[in-house]
This record gives sequence, structure tokens and C-alpha cells, in this order.
Amino acid sequence: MSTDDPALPALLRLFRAQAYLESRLSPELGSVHGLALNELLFLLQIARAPLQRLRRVDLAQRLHTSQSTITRMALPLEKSGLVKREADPRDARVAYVTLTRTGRTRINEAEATFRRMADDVFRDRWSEKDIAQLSSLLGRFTAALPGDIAE
Amino acid sequence: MSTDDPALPALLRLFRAQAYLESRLSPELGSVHGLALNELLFLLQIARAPLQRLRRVDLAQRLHTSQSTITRMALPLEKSGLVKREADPRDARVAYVTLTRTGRTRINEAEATFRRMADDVFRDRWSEKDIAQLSSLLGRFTAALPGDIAE
DNA sequence: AATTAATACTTGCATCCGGAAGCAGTTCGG
DNA sequence: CCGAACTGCTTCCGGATGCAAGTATTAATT
Repeated sequence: MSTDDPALPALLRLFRAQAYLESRLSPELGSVHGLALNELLFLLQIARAPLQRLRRVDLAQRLHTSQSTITRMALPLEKSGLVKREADPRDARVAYVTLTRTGRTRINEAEATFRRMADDVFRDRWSEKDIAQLSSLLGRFTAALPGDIAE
Repeated sequence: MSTDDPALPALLRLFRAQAYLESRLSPELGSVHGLALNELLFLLQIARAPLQRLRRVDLAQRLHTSQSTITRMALPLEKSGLVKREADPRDARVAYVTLTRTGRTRINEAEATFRRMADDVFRDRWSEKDIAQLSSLLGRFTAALPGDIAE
């Protein structure tokens, strides 16, 4: 067998990079704004949505997680007033998740913090071109799926 | 502020790609060899280690997880006979994790399966050059850390 | 129109995980 | 030497997550 097939190493490095970055960024992010990384991505999806609101199913699809996780993640965010539930007049099944004014403020602050942290990650050894190329390559995986919130 | 800073989008896409790939690969991998993705990476680290054995601390560091997680992951793997505990004659604190013969067989099979799955992921729209470049860029994050098991 | 299927969401259950605390063994500093 | 600090590992506890089952509502089929 040929051992120079680059597909497996690429995947291994992707998982490894993610684990590294999450363990590096998560604690700081949580201590600054009281938001877990998953909650940041949760709120960011809503903030980037056309009407700043999303059905729970769509949120689950965009975050590649289960519906039950969305239900449970939404609860504390509602309690802390960052998010609120909104009904659909045409379909009584759906419950939109929308940002409150407080939520919009908080996600903007958290995003700014996160942006600074992202800059730090790439500060050494990375040119703008490298970063752009990495971003472009990674974007291919989910290019066809809804919810690409990278500006 | 400039909104074309590529660092934040790159990180968002990385997390997104990982979530997508894990949700895509994990079920199939588990159903084929009865191994979770984390367990595959666990075993792969040992298989790639110089003496095919690793201290639990080192394993935790390489997988970017906690020591307690290593303890708990090792248990079922010992029970199913893929892995066994080995003492260090010089330091009674350490408990190496080593592969059994069965474990070596299983990880080889699982790796082959995983390699095929990785090939599938990149089958469309990716040239070998693209994959190699992605792999190289991702490798920068953890280049200085031990445990880069990408061949 | 009524039955059936499909969709959106929630809840129960089992599993997985990290951090703090605890224990055993080793190293350091006097 | 001997106690204090450190290291490796495990256990306990709270929190997060996926899957399957349950409920409510809408759509499809006949």
C-alpha cells in the first residue's frame, strides 16, 4: 500500500487542530463573556440570519448538532435574557430563536473578543495569504450547506 | 474596523468543518469497528508511539483532553482486550497504555477503513495538491507539540 | 373529510467530559 | 535524612450531548 496518501493525514490534522484550538480558546472566551464556544456559535448563527431569527431545526442543521441540544442550549440563554422565543403565525409547531437587544449587544462584544483571539492564534508564522488560503480550503467542506457565517 | 480580517472566518470555518466531518464520519466508523472517533485517535496515538506504549499523561496531552478522560476511555478498551496496562519499573506512579495483539490488529483494520473514508471526503473537487496544502497549513497549529501522528 | 405520514419540538435515558479533590509515589530543599 | 512540593493517576460531581420515544401540529393520501 502507498503511505503517501494525503487524505488521512489531512483529516487527522484537522481534528487535532480543532482540539488544540478549542482547548486554547474556550477557557478565555468563557471567562470574558460567560459564553461557551458553542454558545458563541449558536448566537452568531442567529445574528447572521436574515431576520436575526432561526427555527430550532435550522439551527441544529447549521451547527451540526441534534435538535435536543438546541432545545437545551436555548434554555439558559433565554433565562439570561440573551435570546427569546418567538412563534410562527402560520405554523404553530415552530418556535423561532431570536436575539434580544441584550443578546445583540453581548454577541457583538463576544465577537470582537473572539476576533482578537483569532488574530492572536495566527499572529506568528502566518501571512494573510496563508490564512485566506486555509479559510478557503476549509470552506469547501460545507460550501453547499446553509450557515456559512464566515464574513 | 476592517471587516476583511481573515482570521475569524478561518477559525469559524475550521470549527464548522470539524463538526461537519465528525457528524459525517463518526456513525459509519462506529458501526464498522465498534470504535468511536475518539477511541480511534486514542489507539492511533499508541500505535504511532515509539514503543507502542504511552503514559496516560502524555496521551492526554497529545489528545488535548483531560487525564480523567484518558482513565475512563482506557477502561472499556482494556475490558474488550484492545489495550492493557503496563507498569514502569522505575516509577510506580505511571501506568502505561499499550496495545495488545488484538488491539494492533483492530487499529490496523480501523485505520484502513478510516483511510477509505478520508479518501471519500476529498473525492470530489479536491486535487492531491489541495489536500497536501490543507494538511500542511493545519499542521502548523500543533507543529511544536508532540503527537503529530499524520504520516 | 378522515386517516396516515411527515415535521417541529421536548423529554427521558445513557454516555461522555472537564475540573476539583483525593491518593500514592517521587523529587526537592533544608 | 525528613518534610514540603510536585507528579501521575483515579474518583466524584456537575454539566453537556445524542438517540429514541412522546406530544403537538401540519401536510398528504385516498
